[in-house]
Amino acid sequence: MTVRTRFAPSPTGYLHIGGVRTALFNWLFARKHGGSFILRIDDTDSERNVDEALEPILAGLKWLGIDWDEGPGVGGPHAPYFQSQRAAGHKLAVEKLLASGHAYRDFARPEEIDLERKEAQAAGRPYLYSRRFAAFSPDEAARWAAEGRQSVVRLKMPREGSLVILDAVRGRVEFAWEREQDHVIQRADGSCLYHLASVVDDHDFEISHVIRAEEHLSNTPRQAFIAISLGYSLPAYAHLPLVAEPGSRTKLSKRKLAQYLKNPDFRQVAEHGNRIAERTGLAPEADTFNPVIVDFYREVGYMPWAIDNYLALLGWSLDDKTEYFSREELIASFSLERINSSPASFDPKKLWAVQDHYMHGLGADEKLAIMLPFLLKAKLIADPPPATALATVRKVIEASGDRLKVAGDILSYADFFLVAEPEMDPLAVQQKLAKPGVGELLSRYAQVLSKVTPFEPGPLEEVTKAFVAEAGIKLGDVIHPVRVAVTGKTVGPGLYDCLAILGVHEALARIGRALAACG
RNA sequence: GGCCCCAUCGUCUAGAGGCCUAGGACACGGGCCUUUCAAGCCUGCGACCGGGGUUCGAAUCCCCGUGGGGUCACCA
Repeated sequence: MTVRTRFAPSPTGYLHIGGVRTALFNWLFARKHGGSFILRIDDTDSERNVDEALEPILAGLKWLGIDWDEGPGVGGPHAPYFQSQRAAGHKLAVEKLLASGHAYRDFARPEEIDLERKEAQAAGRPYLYSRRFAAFSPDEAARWAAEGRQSVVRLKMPREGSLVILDAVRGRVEFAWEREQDHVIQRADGSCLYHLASVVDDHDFEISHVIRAEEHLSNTPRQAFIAISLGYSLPAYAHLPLVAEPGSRTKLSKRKLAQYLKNPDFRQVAEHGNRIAERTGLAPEADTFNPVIVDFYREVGYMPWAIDNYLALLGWSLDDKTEYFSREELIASFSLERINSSPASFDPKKLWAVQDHYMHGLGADEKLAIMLPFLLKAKLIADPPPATALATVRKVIEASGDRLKVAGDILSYADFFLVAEPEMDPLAVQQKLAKPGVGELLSRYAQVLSKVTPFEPGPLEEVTKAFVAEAGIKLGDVIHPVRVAVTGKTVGPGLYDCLAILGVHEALARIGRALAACG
Protein backbone atom coordinates (compact mmCIF):
# COMPACT_ATOMS: atom_id res chain seq x y z
CA MET A 1 0.00 0.00 0.00
CA THR A 2 1.28 3.43 -0.87
CA VAL A 3 1.59 5.55 2.23
CA ARG A 4 0.13 9.02 1.89
CA THR A 5 -0.15 11.25 4.94
CA ARG A 6 -1.17 14.83 5.33
CA PHE A 7 -0.95 17.80 7.58
CA ALA A 8 -3.91 20.14 7.26
CA PRO A 9 -3.39 23.39 9.12
CA SER A 10 -5.84 26.22 8.95
CA PRO A 11 -4.31 29.60 8.20
CA THR A 12 -4.10 31.10 11.64
CA GLY A 13 -0.98 33.15 11.20
CA TYR A 14 1.31 31.04 13.32
CA LEU A 15 2.67 27.53 13.70
CA HIS A 16 1.81 26.04 17.05
CA ILE A 17 4.36 23.72 18.62
CA GLY A 18 1.72 20.97 18.91
CA GLY A 19 0.90 21.37 15.24
CA VAL A 20 4.52 20.93 14.33
CA ARG A 21 4.67 17.70 16.27
CA THR A 22 1.69 16.42 14.28
CA ALA A 23 3.24 17.56 11.01
CA LEU A 24 6.54 15.98 11.96
CA PHE A 25 5.02 12.59 12.73
CA ASN A 26 3.10 12.59 9.47
CA TRP A 27 6.23 13.57 7.61
CA LEU A 28 8.37 10.96 9.34
CA PHE A 29 5.88 8.23 8.65
CA ALA A 30 5.63 9.12 4.98
CA ARG A 31 9.40 9.36 4.58
CA LYS A 32 9.96 6.12 6.42
CA HIS A 33 7.71 4.25 4.02
CA GLY A 34 8.77 6.03 0.88
CA GLY A 35 5.32 7.57 0.65
CA SER A 36 4.11 11.11 0.17
CA PHE A 37 3.49 13.87 2.63
CA ILE A 38 0.77 16.25 1.57
CA LEU A 39 0.07 19.71 2.85
CA ARG A 40 -3.51 20.83 2.63
CA ILE A 41 -4.79 24.18 3.79
CA ASP A 42 -8.05 23.99 5.68
CA ASP A 43 -9.33 27.47 5.03
CA THR A 44 -13.00 26.56 4.75
CA ASP A 45 -14.34 29.11 7.16
CA SER A 46 -11.65 31.67 6.84
CA GLU A 47 -12.49 35.26 6.16
CA ARG A 48 -9.05 36.55 6.94
CA ASN A 49 -6.29 37.19 4.49
CA VAL A 50 -5.20 33.66 3.77
CA ASP A 51 -1.90 34.53 2.13
CA GLU A 52 -0.78 36.54 5.07
CA ALA A 53 -1.94 34.00 7.63
CA LEU A 54 -0.48 31.10 5.71
CA GLU A 55 2.99 32.40 5.06
CA PRO A 56 4.31 31.94 8.63
CA ILE A 57 3.08 28.37 8.64
CA LEU A 58 4.76 27.45 5.38
CA ALA A 59 7.92 29.28 6.38
CA GLY A 60 7.98 27.51 9.71
CA LEU A 61 7.65 24.06 8.18
CA LYS A 62 10.32 24.81 5.62
CA TRP A 63 12.63 26.10 8.29
CA LEU A 64 12.18 22.88 10.22
CA GLY A 65 12.99 20.83 7.15
CA ILE A 66 9.52 19.33 6.97
CA ASP A 67 9.07 19.35 3.23
CA TRP A 68 5.89 18.39 1.44
CA ASP A 69 5.48 16.49 -1.80
CA GLU A 70 2.16 18.00 -2.72
CA GLY A 71 0.58 21.23 -1.60
CA PRO A 72 0.98 25.00 -1.75
CA GLY A 73 3.94 26.09 -3.78
CA VAL A 74 4.68 22.66 -5.22
CA GLY A 75 1.30 21.69 -6.61
CA GLY A 76 0.59 18.06 -7.35
CA PRO A 77 -1.79 15.69 -9.11
CA HIS A 78 -4.67 16.43 -6.76
CA ALA A 79 -4.58 20.22 -6.90
CA PRO A 80 -5.95 22.47 -5.64
CA TYR A 81 -4.64 22.01 -2.10
CA PHE A 82 -6.69 24.75 -0.58
CA GLN A 83 -9.89 23.42 0.89
CA SER A 84 -11.82 26.56 -0.04
CA GLN A 85 -11.10 25.87 -3.70
CA ARG A 86 -12.54 22.39 -3.49
CA ALA A 87 -16.04 23.49 -2.54
CA ALA A 88 -17.65 22.04 -5.65
CA GLY A 89 -16.53 18.54 -4.72
CA HIS A 90 -17.80 19.00 -1.18
CA LYS A 91 -21.20 20.08 -2.39
CA LEU A 92 -21.38 17.12 -4.70
CA ALA A 93 -20.69 14.83 -1.77
CA VAL A 94 -23.49 16.47 0.20
CA GLU A 95 -25.88 15.86 -2.69
CA LYS A 96 -24.88 12.22 -2.73
CA LEU A 97 -25.48 11.88 0.99
CA LEU A 98 -28.84 13.53 0.61
CA ALA A 99 -29.77 11.25 -2.26
CA SER A 100 -28.74 8.13 -0.42
CA GLY A 101 -30.60 9.14 2.71
CA HIS A 102 -27.51 9.51 4.86
CA ALA A 103 -28.23 13.20 5.31
CA TYR A 104 -31.29 15.38 5.38
CA ARG A 105 -32.30 19.00 5.12
CA ASP A 106 -33.14 20.45 8.47
CA PHE A 107 -35.26 23.56 8.82
CA ALA A 108 -34.88 24.06 12.55
CA ARG A 109 -33.82 27.47 13.75
CA PRO A 110 -30.75 27.56 16.00
CA GLU A 111 -32.94 28.63 18.96
CA GLU A 112 -35.12 25.59 18.46
CA ILE A 113 -32.13 23.30 18.60
CA ASP A 114 -30.83 25.06 21.68
CA LEU A 115 -34.18 24.60 23.35
CA GLU A 116 -34.19 20.88 22.75
CA ARG A 117 -30.69 20.60 24.04
CA LYS A 118 -31.50 22.48 27.20
CA GLU A 119 -34.60 20.43 27.82
CA ALA A 120 -32.61 17.24 27.52
CA GLN A 121 -30.01 18.63 29.85
CA ALA A 122 -32.60 19.68 32.40
CA ALA A 123 -34.19 16.27 32.26
CA GLY A 124 -30.78 14.70 32.74
CA ARG A 125 -30.88 12.62 29.60
CA PRO A 126 -28.42 12.65 26.71
CA TYR A 127 -29.42 15.06 24.00
CA LEU A 128 -30.57 13.67 20.71
CA TYR A 129 -32.18 15.86 18.10
CA SER A 130 -35.84 15.06 17.55
CA ARG A 131 -35.55 15.69 13.82
CA ARG A 132 -38.93 17.38 13.98
CA PHE A 133 -37.88 20.07 11.52
CA ALA A 134 -36.23 17.57 9.24
CA ALA A 135 -37.39 17.30 5.67
CA PHE A 136 -37.04 13.83 4.28
CA SER A 137 -39.13 14.56 1.21
CA PRO A 138 -39.48 17.48 -1.21
CA ASP A 139 -43.02 18.02 0.09
CA GLU A 140 -41.86 18.47 3.66
CA ALA A 141 -39.12 20.77 2.51
CA ALA A 142 -41.58 22.92 0.60
CA ARG A 143 -43.82 23.12 3.63
CA TRP A 144 -41.05 24.32 5.93
CA ALA A 145 -39.70 26.70 3.35
CA ALA A 146 -43.14 28.24 3.01
CA GLU A 147 -42.81 29.27 6.63
CA GLY A 148 -39.79 31.26 5.60
CA ARG A 149 -37.35 28.86 7.17
CA GLN A 150 -33.86 28.24 5.90
CA SER A 151 -32.29 24.84 5.86
CA VAL A 152 -28.96 23.29 6.62
CA VAL A 153 -27.91 19.76 5.80
CA ARG A 154 -27.41 17.36 8.69
CA LEU A 155 -26.00 13.90 8.86
CA LYS A 156 -28.61 11.28 9.59
CA MET A 157 -26.60 9.35 12.10
CA PRO A 158 -27.50 5.75 12.89
CA ARG A 159 -29.27 5.34 16.22
CA GLU A 160 -28.23 1.85 16.96
CA GLY A 161 -25.13 -0.27 16.71
CA SER A 162 -21.62 0.99 17.04
CA LEU A 163 -18.45 1.86 15.22
CA VAL A 164 -15.19 0.12 16.01
CA ILE A 165 -11.94 1.59 14.84
CA LEU A 166 -8.51 0.06 15.23
CA ASP A 167 -6.36 3.01 16.05
CA ALA A 168 -2.65 2.54 15.44
CA VAL A 169 -1.76 4.02 18.78
CA ARG A 170 -4.84 3.38 20.88
CA GLY A 171 -5.95 0.02 19.66
CA ARG A 172 -9.61 -0.86 19.54
CA VAL A 173 -11.97 2.02 20.24
CA GLU A 174 -15.72 1.62 20.12
CA PHE A 175 -18.35 4.32 19.79
CA ALA A 176 -22.10 3.82 20.17
CA TRP A 177 -23.86 5.47 17.24
CA GLU A 178 -26.75 6.66 19.38
CA ARG A 179 -24.40 9.02 21.18
CA GLU A 180 -23.52 10.80 17.97
CA GLN A 181 -25.31 13.96 16.96
CA ASP A 182 -26.77 14.78 13.58
CA HIS A 183 -23.98 17.20 12.79
CA VAL A 184 -24.44 19.93 10.26
CA ILE A 185 -22.35 19.37 7.15
CA GLN A 186 -23.61 22.20 5.01
CA ARG A 187 -24.72 25.68 5.97
CA ALA A 188 -27.78 27.48 4.70
CA ASP A 189 -25.61 29.44 2.29
CA GLY A 190 -24.39 26.22 0.73
CA SER A 191 -20.90 26.24 2.20
CA CYS A 192 -19.66 23.02 3.72
CA LEU A 193 -18.24 22.34 7.14
CA TYR A 194 -14.89 21.00 8.10
CA HIS A 195 -15.74 17.38 8.83
CA LEU A 196 -17.41 16.85 5.49
CA ALA A 197 -14.71 18.71 3.58
CA SER A 198 -11.94 16.94 5.39
CA VAL A 199 -13.26 13.46 4.70
CA VAL A 200 -13.90 14.23 1.05
CA ASP A 201 -10.47 15.79 0.57
CA ASP A 202 -8.70 12.98 2.37
CA HIS A 203 -10.38 10.56 0.03
CA ASP A 204 -9.62 12.64 -3.06
CA PHE A 205 -5.99 12.89 -1.98
CA GLU A 206 -5.88 9.15 -1.38
CA ILE A 207 -4.71 9.64 2.17
CA SER A 208 -3.83 6.23 3.59
CA HIS A 209 -3.10 7.20 7.18
CA VAL A 210 -4.77 9.93 9.14
CA ILE A 211 -2.29 10.84 11.85
CA ARG A 212 -3.57 13.63 14.05
CA ALA A 213 -3.88 14.77 17.64
CA GLU A 214 -6.08 12.99 20.15
CA GLU A 215 -8.53 15.86 20.25
CA HIS A 216 -9.85 14.47 16.99
CA LEU A 217 -10.57 11.03 18.35
CA SER A 218 -14.13 11.94 19.26
CA ASN A 219 -14.64 13.38 15.80
CA THR A 220 -13.81 10.08 14.20
CA PRO A 221 -17.30 8.50 14.29
CA ARG A 222 -18.98 11.25 12.34
CA GLN A 223 -16.12 11.35 9.84
CA ALA A 224 -16.15 7.61 9.51
CA PHE A 225 -19.90 7.75 8.96
CA ILE A 226 -19.47 10.24 6.16
CA ALA A 227 -16.77 8.16 4.56
CA ILE A 228 -18.70 4.91 4.81
CA SER A 229 -21.88 6.54 3.51
CA LEU A 230 -19.99 7.87 0.54
CA GLY A 231 -18.63 4.42 -0.18
CA TYR A 232 -15.05 5.28 0.72
CA SER A 233 -12.81 2.82 2.48
CA LEU A 234 -11.62 4.15 5.80
CA PRO A 235 -8.05 5.36 6.19
CA ALA A 236 -5.92 3.97 8.99
CA TYR A 237 -6.14 6.19 12.03
CA ALA A 238 -3.44 7.12 14.50
CA HIS A 239 -4.37 9.53 17.27
CA LEU A 240 -1.35 11.11 18.84
CA PRO A 241 -1.17 12.00 22.50
CA LEU A 242 -1.75 15.66 23.19
CA VAL A 243 1.14 18.03 23.64
CA ALA A 244 0.36 19.34 27.09
CA GLU A 245 1.27 22.38 29.12
CA PRO A 246 4.52 22.35 31.03
CA GLY A 247 4.00 20.26 34.14
CA SER A 248 0.38 19.51 33.31
CA ARG A 249 -1.73 17.29 31.12
CA THR A 250 -3.88 20.03 29.66
CA LYS A 251 -3.58 20.86 26.00
CA LEU A 252 -0.91 23.44 25.29
CA SER A 253 -2.48 26.68 24.18
CA LYS A 254 -1.11 29.85 22.71
CA ARG A 255 -3.55 31.91 24.73
CA LYS A 256 -2.33 30.87 28.13
CA LEU A 257 1.18 32.25 27.95
CA ALA A 258 0.75 34.35 31.08
CA GLN A 259 -0.08 31.25 33.05
CA TYR A 260 2.86 29.26 31.70
CA LEU A 261 5.18 32.07 32.61
CA LYS A 262 4.58 31.18 36.23
CA ASN A 263 6.50 27.99 35.55
CA PRO A 264 10.16 28.87 36.32
CA ASP A 265 11.61 26.80 33.49
CA PHE A 266 9.24 28.28 31.00
CA ARG A 267 9.86 31.78 32.22
CA GLN A 268 13.60 31.37 32.01
CA VAL A 269 13.41 30.30 28.39
CA ALA A 270 10.93 33.06 27.53
CA GLU A 271 12.97 35.79 29.19
CA HIS A 272 16.14 34.64 27.55
CA GLY A 273 14.35 34.85 24.23
CA ASN A 274 13.00 38.27 25.01
CA ARG A 275 16.46 39.62 25.67
CA ILE A 276 17.57 38.47 22.25
CA ALA A 277 14.45 39.74 20.51
CA GLU A 278 14.86 43.17 22.05
CA ARG A 279 18.25 43.48 20.44
CA THR A 280 17.26 42.19 17.03
CA GLY A 281 14.49 44.74 16.92
CA LEU A 282 11.63 42.29 16.72
CA ALA A 283 8.37 44.18 16.79
CA PRO A 284 7.27 44.18 20.41
CA GLU A 285 3.66 43.61 19.45
CA ALA A 286 4.53 40.37 17.66
CA ASP A 287 2.25 37.98 19.41
CA THR A 288 3.86 35.09 17.61
CA PHE A 289 6.89 35.66 19.77
CA ASN A 290 5.86 33.13 22.32
CA PRO A 291 7.51 29.83 23.23
CA VAL A 292 4.34 28.01 22.18
CA ILE A 293 4.89 29.25 18.62
CA VAL A 294 7.68 28.00 16.40
CA ASP A 295 8.65 31.51 15.27
CA PHE A 296 9.98 32.15 18.73
CA TYR A 297 12.71 29.57 18.33
CA ARG A 298 13.76 30.84 14.96
CA GLU A 299 13.94 34.42 16.20
CA VAL A 300 16.04 33.36 19.15
CA GLY A 301 18.37 31.17 17.14
CA TYR A 302 17.56 27.58 17.97
CA MET A 303 18.60 25.01 15.40
CA PRO A 304 15.68 23.56 13.48
CA TRP A 305 16.83 20.01 13.85
CA ALA A 306 17.10 20.42 17.61
CA ILE A 307 13.40 21.24 17.62
CA ASP A 308 12.51 18.33 15.37
CA ASN A 309 14.54 15.95 17.48
CA TYR A 310 13.03 17.21 20.71
CA LEU A 311 9.50 17.07 19.33
CA ALA A 312 10.02 13.54 18.06
CA LEU A 313 10.62 12.53 21.65
CA LEU A 314 7.34 14.03 22.71
CA GLY A 315 5.14 10.99 22.55
CA TRP A 316 7.52 8.70 20.77
CA SER A 317 10.72 6.91 21.72
CA LEU A 318 12.92 4.32 20.11
CA ASP A 319 14.22 2.59 23.19
CA ASP A 320 15.47 3.27 26.68
CA LYS A 321 18.54 5.30 25.73
CA THR A 322 18.63 6.78 22.25
CA GLU A 323 17.80 10.45 22.33
CA TYR A 324 19.73 12.05 19.53
CA PHE A 325 19.01 11.18 15.95
CA SER A 326 20.21 12.49 12.64
CA ARG A 327 17.47 13.14 10.15
CA GLU A 328 18.17 9.84 8.41
CA GLU A 329 18.30 7.92 11.67
CA LEU A 330 15.01 9.35 12.85
CA ILE A 331 13.28 8.48 9.61
CA ALA A 332 14.66 4.97 9.74
CA SER A 333 13.73 4.51 13.39
CA PHE A 334 10.29 6.01 13.42
CA SER A 335 7.20 3.85 13.76
CA LEU A 336 3.60 4.32 14.77
CA GLU A 337 3.84 1.32 17.08
CA ARG A 338 6.22 3.13 19.39
CA ILE A 339 4.04 6.15 19.88
CA ASN A 340 2.90 6.58 23.44
CA SER A 341 -0.74 7.07 24.23
CA SER A 342 -0.63 9.36 27.23
CA PRO A 343 -0.26 13.13 27.01
CA ALA A 344 3.28 14.50 26.95
CA SER A 345 3.96 17.85 28.49
CA PHE A 346 6.11 20.32 26.67
CA ASP A 347 9.32 20.93 28.58
CA PRO A 348 11.21 23.98 27.35
CA LYS A 349 14.19 23.06 29.51
CA LYS A 350 14.61 19.75 27.78
CA LEU A 351 14.36 21.45 24.39
CA TRP A 352 17.09 23.75 25.64
CA ALA A 353 19.25 20.74 26.50
CA VAL A 354 18.73 19.22 23.06
CA GLN A 355 19.60 22.53 21.46
CA ASP A 356 22.72 22.70 23.65
CA HIS A 357 23.73 19.29 22.42
CA TYR A 358 23.47 20.20 18.76
CA MET A 359 25.13 23.58 19.18
CA HIS A 360 27.97 21.80 20.91
CA GLY A 361 28.51 19.71 17.81
CA LEU A 362 28.98 22.71 15.51
CA GLY A 363 32.36 24.00 14.38
CA ALA A 364 33.31 27.67 14.63
CA ASP A 365 32.54 28.34 10.97
CA GLU A 366 29.13 26.71 11.22
CA LYS A 367 28.35 28.76 14.28
CA LEU A 368 29.52 31.88 12.53
CA ALA A 369 27.15 31.14 9.67
CA ILE A 370 24.09 30.88 11.86
CA MET A 371 25.07 33.70 14.19
CA LEU A 372 26.00 36.32 11.64
CA PRO A 373 22.38 37.10 10.73
CA PHE A 374 21.74 37.97 14.36
CA LEU A 375 24.63 40.40 14.49
CA LEU A 376 23.39 42.01 11.29
CA LYS A 377 19.86 42.34 12.61
CA ALA A 378 21.11 43.87 15.82
CA LYS A 379 23.24 46.22 13.73
CA LEU A 380 26.36 45.24 15.62
CA ILE A 381 28.06 44.61 12.36
CA ALA A 382 27.85 46.36 9.01
CA ASP A 383 26.27 44.76 5.98
CA PRO A 384 28.23 43.48 4.16
CA PRO A 385 30.46 42.58 7.10
CA PRO A 386 34.06 43.83 6.98
CA ALA A 387 36.66 41.07 7.14
CA THR A 388 38.07 42.40 10.38
CA ALA A 389 34.72 42.22 12.13
CA LEU A 390 34.18 38.72 10.84
CA ALA A 391 37.56 37.66 12.17
CA THR A 392 36.76 39.18 15.55
CA VAL A 393 33.43 37.39 15.76
CA ARG A 394 35.04 34.12 14.84
CA LYS A 395 37.53 34.56 17.65
CA VAL A 396 34.73 35.40 20.04
CA ILE A 397 32.91 32.25 19.02
CA GLU A 398 35.99 30.16 19.66
CA ALA A 399 36.67 31.82 22.98
CA SER A 400 33.06 31.49 24.08
CA GLY A 401 32.97 27.75 23.61
CA ASP A 402 29.87 26.09 25.03
CA ARG A 403 28.58 29.29 26.50
CA LEU A 404 26.77 30.05 23.26
CA LYS A 405 23.61 27.96 23.51
CA VAL A 406 21.52 29.51 20.77
CA ALA A 407 22.61 31.61 17.82
CA GLY A 408 21.18 34.75 19.40
CA ASP A 409 23.55 34.39 22.32
CA ILE A 410 26.29 35.80 20.15
CA LEU A 411 24.79 39.24 20.71
CA SER A 412 25.71 39.40 24.36
CA TYR A 413 29.07 37.73 23.86
CA ALA A 414 30.29 39.74 20.91
CA ASP A 415 28.77 43.15 21.42
CA PHE A 416 31.53 44.64 23.53
CA PHE A 417 34.13 43.66 20.96
CA LEU A 418 32.24 45.28 18.14
CA VAL A 419 31.42 48.68 19.55
CA ALA A 420 33.98 51.34 20.37
CA GLU A 421 32.75 52.13 23.83
CA PRO A 422 30.59 49.37 25.28
CA GLU A 423 27.88 50.19 27.73
CA MET A 424 28.88 49.59 31.30
CA ASP A 425 26.53 47.50 33.41
CA PRO A 426 25.85 49.78 36.41
CA LEU A 427 25.58 46.89 38.82
CA ALA A 428 28.86 45.41 37.62
CA VAL A 429 30.57 48.79 37.97
CA GLN A 430 29.25 49.18 41.46
CA GLN A 431 30.28 45.70 42.55
CA LYS A 432 33.64 45.35 40.88
CA LEU A 433 35.03 48.81 40.17
CA ALA A 434 33.66 51.28 42.69
CA LYS A 435 35.66 49.87 45.53
CA PRO A 436 38.63 51.36 47.32
CA GLY A 437 41.96 50.55 45.78
CA VAL A 438 40.59 49.19 42.54
CA GLY A 439 41.68 52.19 40.50
CA GLU A 440 45.22 51.95 41.70
CA LEU A 441 45.27 48.20 41.10
CA LEU A 442 43.99 48.65 37.56
CA SER A 443 46.63 51.27 36.80
CA ARG A 444 49.39 48.99 37.93
CA TYR A 445 47.96 46.08 35.96
CA ALA A 446 47.74 48.27 32.88
CA GLN A 447 51.43 48.99 33.18
CA VAL A 448 52.16 45.29 33.16
CA LEU A 449 49.81 44.65 30.27
CA SER A 450 51.46 47.18 28.07
CA LYS A 451 54.60 45.09 28.04
CA VAL A 452 53.09 41.70 27.24
CA THR A 453 54.32 40.16 23.99
CA PRO A 454 52.82 38.54 22.19
CA PHE A 455 49.49 39.84 23.42
CA GLU A 456 47.88 36.41 23.55
CA PRO A 457 46.04 34.29 26.10
CA GLY A 458 49.07 32.20 27.15
CA PRO A 459 51.44 35.06 27.95
CA LEU A 460 48.59 37.11 29.41
CA GLU A 461 47.84 34.37 31.88
CA GLU A 462 51.47 34.03 32.89
CA VAL A 463 51.88 37.73 33.39
CA THR A 464 48.65 38.05 35.33
CA LYS A 465 49.57 35.24 37.67
CA ALA A 466 52.98 36.76 38.29
CA PHE A 467 51.34 40.11 38.94
CA VAL A 468 48.99 38.57 41.47
CA ALA A 469 51.76 36.70 43.24
CA GLU A 470 53.88 39.80 43.54
CA ALA A 471 51.00 41.91 44.82
CA GLY A 472 50.03 39.24 47.30
CA ILE A 473 46.42 39.20 46.18
CA LYS A 474 44.06 36.60 44.77
CA LEU A 475 43.60 36.07 41.07
CA GLY A 476 39.94 36.99 41.29
CA ASP A 477 40.85 40.36 42.79
CA VAL A 478 42.29 41.46 39.51
CA ILE A 479 40.32 39.34 37.06
CA HIS A 480 36.89 40.63 38.03
CA PRO A 481 37.59 44.37 37.89
CA VAL A 482 39.54 44.02 34.68
CA ARG A 483 36.73 42.08 33.08
CA VAL A 484 34.25 44.78 33.92
CA ALA A 485 36.66 47.48 32.79
CA VAL A 486 37.17 46.01 29.35
CA THR A 487 33.81 44.39 28.67
CA GLY A 488 31.36 46.34 30.81
CA LYS A 489 29.91 43.18 32.31
CA THR A 490 30.61 40.34 34.68
CA VAL A 491 30.08 37.47 32.30
CA GLY A 492 31.77 36.57 29.06
CA PRO A 493 34.52 34.41 27.62
CA GLY A 494 37.71 33.86 29.62
CA LEU A 495 39.40 37.13 30.46
CA TYR A 496 42.67 36.34 28.70
CA ASP A 497 40.73 35.60 25.55
CA CYS A 498 38.85 38.86 25.90
CA LEU A 499 42.05 40.86 26.28
CA ALA A 500 43.73 39.14 23.37
CA ILE A 501 40.77 39.70 21.06
CA LEU A 502 40.67 43.38 21.96
CA GLY A 503 44.40 43.82 21.46
CA VAL A 504 46.75 45.74 23.68
CA HIS A 505 45.81 49.19 22.43
CA GLU A 506 42.06 48.81 22.92
CA ALA A 507 42.45 46.94 26.22
CA LEU A 508 44.54 49.71 27.68
CA ALA A 509 42.22 52.39 26.35
CA ARG A 510 39.25 50.73 28.01
CA ILE A 511 41.02 50.26 31.31
CA GLY A 512 42.01 53.93 31.14
CA ARG A 513 38.41 55.02 30.64
CA ALA A 514 37.21 52.73 33.42
CA LEU A 515 39.52 54.38 35.90
CA ALA A 516 37.01 57.21 36.22
CA ALA A 517 34.49 54.84 37.75
CA CYS A 518 36.93 53.26 40.17
CA GLY A 519 37.20 53.71 43.87
C1' G B 1 -23.14 15.90 32.80
C1' G B 2 -22.83 12.04 28.29
C1' C B 3 -19.19 9.71 25.32
C1' C B 4 -14.06 8.66 24.54
C1' C B 5 -8.90 8.54 25.98
C1' C B 6 -5.07 8.25 29.61
C1' A B 7 -2.36 6.78 34.42
C1' U B 8 6.01 4.48 35.96
C1' C B 9 10.73 9.72 39.30
C1' G B 10 9.04 17.15 38.99
C1' U B 11 9.29 16.33 33.21
C1' C B 12 10.20 13.05 28.69
C1' U B 13 10.45 7.96 28.86
C1' A B 14 12.33 2.20 29.11
C1' G B 15 9.43 -1.81 30.70
C1' A B 16 4.93 -6.56 26.07
C1' G B 17 4.53 -12.01 33.76
C1' G B 18 10.25 -13.81 36.47
C1' C B 19 16.28 -10.24 33.40
C1' C B 20 13.21 -4.78 38.26
C1' U B 21 16.87 -3.95 44.57
C1' A B 22 12.30 -0.55 38.25
C1' G B 23 16.92 1.52 33.64
C1' G B 24 18.12 6.20 30.80
C1' A B 25 17.67 11.55 29.75
C1' C B 26 16.32 16.59 31.35
C1' A B 27 15.53 19.27 35.74
C1' C B 28 16.90 19.50 40.91
C1' G B 29 20.38 18.91 45.52
C1' G B 30 25.44 18.26 47.29
C1' G B 31 30.80 18.19 46.53
C1' C B 32 35.18 19.41 43.67
C1' C B 33 37.48 22.85 40.33
C1' U B 34 37.58 27.88 39.52
C1' U B 35 38.43 33.60 36.16
C1' U B 36 32.65 35.07 35.56
C1' C B 37 28.91 31.37 33.46
C1' A B 38 22.20 28.00 32.06
C1' A B 39 30.84 25.94 31.89
C1' G B 40 33.43 21.13 33.43
C1' C B 41 34.08 16.64 36.65
C1' C B 42 32.10 13.53 40.62
C1' U B 43 27.93 12.37 43.38
C1' G B 44 23.02 12.22 45.46
C1' C B 45 17.60 12.63 45.72
C1' G B 46 13.62 10.75 43.15
C1' A B 47 8.21 6.87 40.47
C1' C B 48 5.00 1.80 39.28
C1' C B 49 -2.62 6.23 41.65
C1' G B 50 -5.72 2.85 45.18
C1' G B 51 -8.28 -1.76 46.02
C1' G B 52 -9.54 -6.44 44.56
C1' G B 53 -8.57 -10.62 41.56
C1' U B 54 -5.68 -14.27 37.92
C1' U B 55 -0.75 -16.63 38.71
C1' C B 56 4.25 -20.30 41.98
C1' G B 57 5.32 -15.11 40.58
C1' A B 58 2.40 -8.73 38.33
C1' A B 59 4.80 -2.10 36.93
C1' U B 60 3.27 -5.64 33.16
C1' C B 61 -3.13 -9.45 32.47
C1' C B 62 -8.61 -8.69 34.27
C1' C B 63 -12.33 -5.97 37.25
C1' C B 64 -13.82 -1.92 40.31
C1' G B 65 -12.67 2.68 42.21
C1' U B 66 -9.98 7.37 42.06
C1' G B 67 -7.55 11.06 39.47
C1' G B 68 -6.32 13.70 34.99
C1' G B 69 -7.45 14.97 29.93
C1' G B 70 -10.18 15.40 25.27
C1' U B 71 -14.77 16.16 22.97
C1' C B 72 -19.83 17.26 22.74
C1' A B 73 -20.59 24.51 17.16
C1' C B 74 -24.22 26.50 11.06
C1' C B 75 -14.79 26.68 14.23
C1' A B 76 -10.95 24.09 12.06
